[in-house]
Amino acid sequence: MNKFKTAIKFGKIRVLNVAEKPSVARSIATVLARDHTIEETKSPYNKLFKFNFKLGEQDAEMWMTSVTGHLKNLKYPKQYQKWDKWDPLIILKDAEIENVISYEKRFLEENLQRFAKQCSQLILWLDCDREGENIAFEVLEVCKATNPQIKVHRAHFSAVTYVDIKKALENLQQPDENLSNSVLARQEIDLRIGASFTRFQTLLLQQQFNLSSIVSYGPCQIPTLGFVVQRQKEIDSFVKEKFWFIQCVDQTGCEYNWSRGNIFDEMIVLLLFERCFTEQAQVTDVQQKEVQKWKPYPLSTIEFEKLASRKLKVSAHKAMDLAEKLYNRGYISYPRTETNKFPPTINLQNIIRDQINHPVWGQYAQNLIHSNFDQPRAGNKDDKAHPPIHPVKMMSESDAQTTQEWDIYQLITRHFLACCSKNAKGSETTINLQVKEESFYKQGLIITEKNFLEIYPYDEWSQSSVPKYNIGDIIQINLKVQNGKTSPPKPLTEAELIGMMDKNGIGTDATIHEHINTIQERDYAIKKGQIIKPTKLGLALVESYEVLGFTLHKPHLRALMEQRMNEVAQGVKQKNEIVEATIKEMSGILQELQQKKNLIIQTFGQYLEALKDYDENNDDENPQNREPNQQLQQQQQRNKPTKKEQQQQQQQQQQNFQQKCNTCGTQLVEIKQTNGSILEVCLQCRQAQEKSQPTNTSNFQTKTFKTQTNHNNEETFKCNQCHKQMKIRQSKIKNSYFFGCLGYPQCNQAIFLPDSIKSIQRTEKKCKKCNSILFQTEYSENSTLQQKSQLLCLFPGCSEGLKTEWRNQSKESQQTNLNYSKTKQGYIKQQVQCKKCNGFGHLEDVCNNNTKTMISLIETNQEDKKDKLCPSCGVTGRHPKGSTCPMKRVKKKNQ
DNA sequence: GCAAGGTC
Repeated sequence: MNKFKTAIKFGKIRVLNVAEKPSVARSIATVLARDHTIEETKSPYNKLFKFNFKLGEQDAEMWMTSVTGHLKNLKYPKQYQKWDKWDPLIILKDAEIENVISYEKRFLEENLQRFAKQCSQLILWLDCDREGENIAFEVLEVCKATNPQIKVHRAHFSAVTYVDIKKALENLQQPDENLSNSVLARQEIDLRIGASFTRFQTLLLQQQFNLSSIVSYGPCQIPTLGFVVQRQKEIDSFVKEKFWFIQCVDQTGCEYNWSRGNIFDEMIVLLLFERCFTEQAQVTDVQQKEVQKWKPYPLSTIEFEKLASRKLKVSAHKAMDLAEKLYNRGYISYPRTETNKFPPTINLQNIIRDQINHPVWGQYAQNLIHSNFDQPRAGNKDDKAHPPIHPVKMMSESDAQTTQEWDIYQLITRHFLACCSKNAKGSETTINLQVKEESFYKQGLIITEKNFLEIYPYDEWSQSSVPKYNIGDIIQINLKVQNGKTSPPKPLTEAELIGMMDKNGIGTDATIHEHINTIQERDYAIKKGQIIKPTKLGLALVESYEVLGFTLHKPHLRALMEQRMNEVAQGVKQKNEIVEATIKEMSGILQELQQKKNLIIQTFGQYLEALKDYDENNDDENPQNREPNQQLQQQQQRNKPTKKEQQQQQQQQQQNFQQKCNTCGTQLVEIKQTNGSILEVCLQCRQAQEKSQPTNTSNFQTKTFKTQTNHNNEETFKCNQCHKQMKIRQSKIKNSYFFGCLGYPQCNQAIFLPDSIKSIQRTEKKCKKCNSILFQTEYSENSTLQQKSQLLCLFPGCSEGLKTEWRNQSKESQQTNLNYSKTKQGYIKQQVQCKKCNGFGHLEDVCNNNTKTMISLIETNQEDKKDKLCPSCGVTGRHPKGSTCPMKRVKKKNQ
């Protein structure tokens, strides 16, 4: 209040207060004096509020009025308006620009002039952001021109509440010219670049290709289009890849996730499957914990637009239009806000109380008031000007002018009530299964308290149940190798696009929807439902930039602009410095474009021709099902600068997978062993060699897992422990059959077949899947199998053979009869283990170290981690795009 | 006829 002490001797002073918009002027007047008077002005929306107020010791007559955003607008003088008369380069760097009060704002200028004459003090209540600071200077310039004596003050407020406004009056400051200059710089750069590039593009392309619309360039609209085109190209160029995984379903039908996730190499998965195949699993961990689903953050404009688009299927542009109408009719707070936390001074209880008689959520609001209220979460964004969007007056469905308006009001109010509610609570159970050396997990969720979810249908929390198991339980499982295909990226939704723009600083909360609208008006993009796709014009434009090596469609130019604006705002650089630097850079680009104009016409023409049927073909309702655009692919292919380079790249990428089997030509897979050496394995022939050894046929035969050609009548397949043949044998104890290794007693490997097999005979037929010998099997009468005779592949790991109930067990176990009982639990507990290599199924006296298992899951050194094996799961190859190795999760948990 | 940023 000290600022007004000097005026005391003059008695009552008159103070002109100016806000950025009529609503703020009204709110401040209401907050400071309920008994204010209202006078009309020449501008119908901008009233003049009058009231008396004591500024400290000083009696003041307060005049409170408003503008509507900027008063001034930058423009080129009339002589530059003829496009074909001026070189765009002159428009960009030489033409002068004037900053003038536009015709439609003339009444506001008149108001300010008239009021300023009659006041001795001016308090600027513009929004507390860069643009607000610039508008403050526009206002003070008008006022000072009329009344040079007027004393200027800047009020900083973070919410229009009594506490905040009072505090602002007690801490009046001077407007910040640096902030304002940063806006002037942005305005000039945007106009110069926008006008010059738009003129250049339009004049060059319009006539040549008979285009009716303007081919505009803007530093926000074109990066927006860039995002849309980028997604379309990702979809069009996507090549599906097959992946494999082990499916584990337990006795209750519950399906578990394999800890390794999906793997892109079938044989790797088959090997892992072969190694872990069994019908039992041990429950190694059951964890139950309380979890919460967080209620939403208070609603900012960006989130509001995304929600409206996603959940109500109302476009961001339309949603903002409806929100502004609701705001103007007094139903909701100001809808253009970056803020996602409520100021501490706002009375949330009162806002809830306004809703307690609502026919739909009145009861819920009452419960909040009485007992369930919970302080909203505080986001990390604050524009210091507006609170999050919230209802300010109750509206029932019948009050709404349209269904969409009702939907929007519901969304805002339900969101607000959800913010004031408690988080939802639930109980999450995680079951971990160990199946030999593979682990699987399953998570289940039970919601215990819905809380905010009761009022908030825009969020989901789905429940899923899991069986009740205890640690140590042995359960029956069914393992299968399953496969799937990677899917292309989904078409870009408007909500996603808003998120991308927000993240990259393209546009502001108040303009993002406008840029999305602009690219549609310019015929660069088209929206169907919530999906936004580029048109052929948009594609051709962006592709031309790309092919010619320009990055005009990328977001970094805007980011650089933002960085430079900050430098001016902080006073580190002068406005003219950054304008000149930016214009100089853009002049270079424009000159290059001008020099390459024939190439631009040629490239643009090629794309338009290649895409001539694109817009028509693009007319499907379900874009997800659309096949990749061949025209675009072909054109992209044609424009790939060096085909050779591409091939070299591919070769480089395949470098690690280039070694091929000398016998069958199949690509080899690398397997890291416990002793650190690397085996190159042919997954077709089941042959392996040490990597360091030269690749020749004789060496390659040194270690063989299995051979496909069996000439001896007794041969079946090779032992995966010692590589000698396995032979059908009959157990003397149980009268059942098993495959025994010819290397016995040095090798005790054995594969036991189900008791129900009463006879088994080798045939000359081969399995279509794994090329192993097939066996004719006969089953006893008490077998549960309906078919009593089957031709089967019994090679461990081949899914054909797994339809039977064979069991793989060490001969050692059988001989000592420790575990040859029907109690399957016994097998697991008493499995023999080699002390030398820790492998199962053989003892150390026959261990040859490198055949412990076919895949060794061990830590790799840094170099290997980079290119060869996944460091988490040890598997050569890749996990699906965008996903990390799921083994990481398991490892982390176990730590 | 051109930009982007305020605003009704």
